[in-house]
Amino acid sequence: MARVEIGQHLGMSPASVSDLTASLLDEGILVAEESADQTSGLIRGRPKTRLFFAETLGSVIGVWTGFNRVELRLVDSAGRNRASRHIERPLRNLEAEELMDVLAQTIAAFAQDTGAGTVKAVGLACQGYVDTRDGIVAWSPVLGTRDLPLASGLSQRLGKPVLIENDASAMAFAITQRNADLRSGRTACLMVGDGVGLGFLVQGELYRGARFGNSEFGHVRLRRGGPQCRCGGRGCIEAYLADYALHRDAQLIDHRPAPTLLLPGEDAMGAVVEQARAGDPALLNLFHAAGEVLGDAVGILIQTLEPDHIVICGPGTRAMDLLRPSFEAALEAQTIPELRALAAIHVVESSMDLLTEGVVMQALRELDLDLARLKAA
Amino acid sequence: MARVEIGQHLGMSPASVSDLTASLLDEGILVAEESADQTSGLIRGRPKTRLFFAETLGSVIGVWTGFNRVELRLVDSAGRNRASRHIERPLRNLEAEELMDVLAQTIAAFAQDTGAGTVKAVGLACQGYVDTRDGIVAWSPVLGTRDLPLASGLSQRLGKPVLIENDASAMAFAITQRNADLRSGRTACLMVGDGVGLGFLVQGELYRGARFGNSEFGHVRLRRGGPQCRCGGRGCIEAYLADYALHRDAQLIDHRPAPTLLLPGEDAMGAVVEQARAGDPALLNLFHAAGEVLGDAVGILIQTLEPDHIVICGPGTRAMDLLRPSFEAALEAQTIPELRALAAIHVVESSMDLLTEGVVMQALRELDLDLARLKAA
DNA sequence: CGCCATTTATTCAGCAGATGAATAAAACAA
DNA sequence: TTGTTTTATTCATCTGCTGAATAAATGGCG
Repeated sequence: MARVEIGQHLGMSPASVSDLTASLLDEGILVAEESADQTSGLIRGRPKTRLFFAETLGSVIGVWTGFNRVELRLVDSAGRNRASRHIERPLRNLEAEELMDVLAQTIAAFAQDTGAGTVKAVGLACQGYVDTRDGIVAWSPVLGTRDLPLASGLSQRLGKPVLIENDASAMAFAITQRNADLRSGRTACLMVGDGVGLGFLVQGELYRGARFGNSEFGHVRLRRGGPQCRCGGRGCIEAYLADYALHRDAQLIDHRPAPTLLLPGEDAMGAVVEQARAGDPALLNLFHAAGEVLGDAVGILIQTLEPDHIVICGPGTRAMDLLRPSFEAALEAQTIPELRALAAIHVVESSMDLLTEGVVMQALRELDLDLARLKAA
Repeated sequence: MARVEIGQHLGMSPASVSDLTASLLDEGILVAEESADQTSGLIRGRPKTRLFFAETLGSVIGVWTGFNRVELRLVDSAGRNRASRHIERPLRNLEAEELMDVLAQTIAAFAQDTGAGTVKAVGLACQGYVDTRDGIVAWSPVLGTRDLPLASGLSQRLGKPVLIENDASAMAFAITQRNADLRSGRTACLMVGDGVGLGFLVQGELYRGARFGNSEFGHVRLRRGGPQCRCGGRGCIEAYLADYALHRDAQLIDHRPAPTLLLPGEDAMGAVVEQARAGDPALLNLFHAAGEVLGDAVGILIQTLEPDHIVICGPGTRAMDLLRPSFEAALEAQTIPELRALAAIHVVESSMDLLTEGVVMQALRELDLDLARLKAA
């Protein structure tokens, strides 16, 4: 990014930007690059010299832990993606210490194999009630234990600062970083997939509640006495919308034994969706009910947060066509038109790659590694 | 407040405060007062000279419009309450123009009768979806019309700046201004009475959503196919908890005709509560159901906003003893213990006086009348 | 009664960050 | 070559704030 643009972004004069960047260039934290490339024609005047973070300042590893999968990604200090890997490894039956050992080994092996150079920090995203500030996972459906001091545990084992974050929050952050429109005003990202998570951003900054953020919105109990949820409650949003719930209920319709798997794969979910699209009435009912719950959930979000943008993302969007009619009807029944008109609803296809990218960006931001510390550390 | 205290509050050095206040004292916006009074003993050192806003800079009128009542309050620039009045006057059957005429006349007469001197601004609070920024009431159960440009209408008639605000937001602001603890972190104030409104504050500042704030949280639909609500929907939080709903359902239990009044008086509500306290099982059921809804509502607030403080206020707290058992049970069923532990729940008795005070403070703040403009205008 | 301790308020030199104006630099166009 | 356009830097300056020193105003105490 050129100095003038930085100034516009930060609301500063170009003179100030020159001042500040000069010392960073001296120290080698930034590098200037003559921009040979130029897209659109009609460029006159002195060409802008773009400034980049140096690539040699070390890198950051982003990790996502799912039910039986760990995704890893290595990003260098210039923000370029260097390597990624995913490993099939169920974590949910491990004891706390063993869990952290396995995770630390997995991360260390990844760093070694990719010749990562100095890894400055690790960011890890997982489902559940994550206390980012204190680095504690209070409860997670993925990790069996309660009140797990995950950040300090990994930090000790790896000898690096570790930031942990709820996965929906990380995804929301990544999505808003990709789309400038979503960074102004308030954006609520509802991630539907393994579970249902929320990331809420105000002016591009993640909203932090008293401890966890509002990311486990999926455990709002919408229907008294509704279906069983992983959290132990009944009638949570998740218990209708999450992959495990849809898959479970689909099996029950077919009078098959209730599945023990808490995470049906993409194949299994695809099969359910296809069968519904083919017109299976019982399955259509299932998606109809799920769409209603989604509409109610979005309605509650609109009424409590009044966001300018609502993003529905995650693997669950694969069935958006089945959900949409009842989703829209339920939303309409919940909110007055003036209120509904405020929030633009976006459906965004988002991969797990995006998620690990998000947690890397969050780690850089939250751990104050942006500038001087990268050099010092 | 003394200069040293101002400095501590703003995180500035006393030197700076002296600097800044000097010019304001010159201009007569502030006045210094030798503090003769002193509460606790053991005062040594040079006594602090307290600074006040001058009383002569004009005043502000705060107004609350209820269903058949208008409350008015005159506050001088030093923040002292000068006069208040309440008038029985139903507004809900008036056309838009007539409504604004009546309100303007009422306010003007109040200003005249109290010898208010120069009234610099008017703040008005009412129920409903209030767009404070543009001064529009999109919908209100009190005022029949839709999309009423109330601020500009009154401003033209009175020749003064007018700020309009949702009444629950105004109440929330007043409550947090009275209690310093509630100004740090996030505070959600649920006002239960004529309706159910919400005011949410982050670091003492009212949260503003895309347009309305989240003040009409009472119209979140909790129970599909529940009782009728004033908004036209069914099963809203309000339709269980608001005075009109409790009163209506109590009448129906006794097989009396459904009441047409949308606002039972304090007498009528007191009678219902007393009857329930005396052990009437059907009425106890009513309050049991209302308490459950309150618990669900607070649970949703905790999961979406994750506040540090939750305040339950408004006339509805009169029946808190009847609501509490089912309230607490429902809240417990909704949230995991770690989450529930974060929010301290306060039940605050709050009068309508406090509300008009709140809207005056908001008017001063939002209309930038704090300092120089008061002198200039 | 006079002196000391204590707290509040003011003065003043100086610093840090940002700015506007002027200038230099680097390209393209004619 | 000269002019135009845009980017970047230099520099004097300004603003807001600060720490240290000082003045002011009181009570406590011998």
